[in-house]
Amino acid sequence: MRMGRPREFNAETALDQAMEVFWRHGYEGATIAQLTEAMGINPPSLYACFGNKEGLLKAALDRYTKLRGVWMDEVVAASTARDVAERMLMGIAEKQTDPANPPGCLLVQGGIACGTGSENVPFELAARRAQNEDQLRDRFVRAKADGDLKESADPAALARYVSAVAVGMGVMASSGADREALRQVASVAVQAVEAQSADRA
Amino acid sequence: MRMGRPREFNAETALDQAMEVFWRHGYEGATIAQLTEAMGINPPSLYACFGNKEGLLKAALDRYTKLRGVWMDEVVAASTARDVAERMLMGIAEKQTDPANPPGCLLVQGGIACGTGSENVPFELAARRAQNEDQLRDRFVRAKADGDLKESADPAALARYVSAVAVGMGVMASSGADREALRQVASVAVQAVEAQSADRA
DNA sequence: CCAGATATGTAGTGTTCACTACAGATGTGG
DNA sequence: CCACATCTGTAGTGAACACTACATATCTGG
Repeated sequence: MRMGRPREFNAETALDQAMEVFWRHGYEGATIAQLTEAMGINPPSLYACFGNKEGLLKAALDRYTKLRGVWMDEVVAASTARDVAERMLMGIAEKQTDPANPPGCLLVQGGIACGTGSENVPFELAARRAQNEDQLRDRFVRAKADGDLKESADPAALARYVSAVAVGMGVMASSGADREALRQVASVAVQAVEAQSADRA
Repeated sequence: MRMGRPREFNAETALDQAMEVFWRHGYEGATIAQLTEAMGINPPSLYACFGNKEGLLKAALDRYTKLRGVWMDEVVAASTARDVAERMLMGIAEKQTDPANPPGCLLVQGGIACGTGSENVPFELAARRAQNEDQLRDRFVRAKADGDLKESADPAALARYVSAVAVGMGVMASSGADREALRQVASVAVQAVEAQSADRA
């Protein structure tokens, strides 16, 4: 099988750069010119590798969720529902104000509302957020089975709640909230999960 | 003083239509063509009246926050911090899934991330969200003075928290969450405020 | 009824956008 | 070394964008 000329850039490294541009400017706000410059390639290379702008976004999202997936696994490994919530929300306070990345969360910054021709981008992002929520829900179902959560607790509602707080924190971070402010939000938010937790024996 | 030809459209009615377009598509996603069609006017009328696209957004935001301000006044009129939070978050569950409006909140949908040339739009929206947060904080300061909130409670943190949950609910609503899902989130969220409330005498 | 002022509709403007044609470069299999 | 396949850089493409020039229409004050 003929191989042709090998590509001169590393796809994952380029994706990391593209991810940052989408993260900072959103899907619609990011231009191909910005993306190619950040990636260090020219438009034909981008299109040959990722298809089109939306394909590039999806590839960037895949990479983002893959990296986040490792962290989420650590989150749900906490021993109680309360600790899961705390680990997640406190971790988000750190990550979303990490100067190494743009503020906020790519799954929010990517695009909440889009114009004609990009209507499915918000849905794409929502689907990825829903994955996190599902993972949380599964963990809370187990917490309830363990007697860690009260009998009256609704694992799905709790997961939706934690997910909603996470999104809200992301928006706050992107509009300039500092780490301490996010920690305060996380701290208050955890108390709602605590209120659903069974009393310690 | 010479008056000239009177304008043939009602500015507030036109603004309501523009508001809906921004709400549904975001600032960058909304095009002048969509806006003028929804407003029932031609571009020159839009520019003569509102200056430019960003001026139109600000006018629409003014109208939005004015309408919301009336409702926020009712929210903070609740008798306890807990009831303020409940009234606000349950009200948001209703409003953000009201079929009369696009889902979610204009202050979020308008634009979380924007491209070059519109960088200040997200800040403009954040400033308006901060106004709500300030109003909540003032109310919670009073609640603490009243002995309604615990001595250990941080009114600013609580306000930030409720504000963050509100934003998160807005994002969820815009990505298809139904009213019941939002009510569940609100219900859980209120419990964190309850945990900060003083025990009833 | 006239002069000045403002609004309107038509029909554009230049710019920027996502995307690509094409020619040359660089690899592999025979 | 040759045929072929794939990548790369240059230099565009048409379309969509925010915005506007201009002629015309409709008002007020005198």
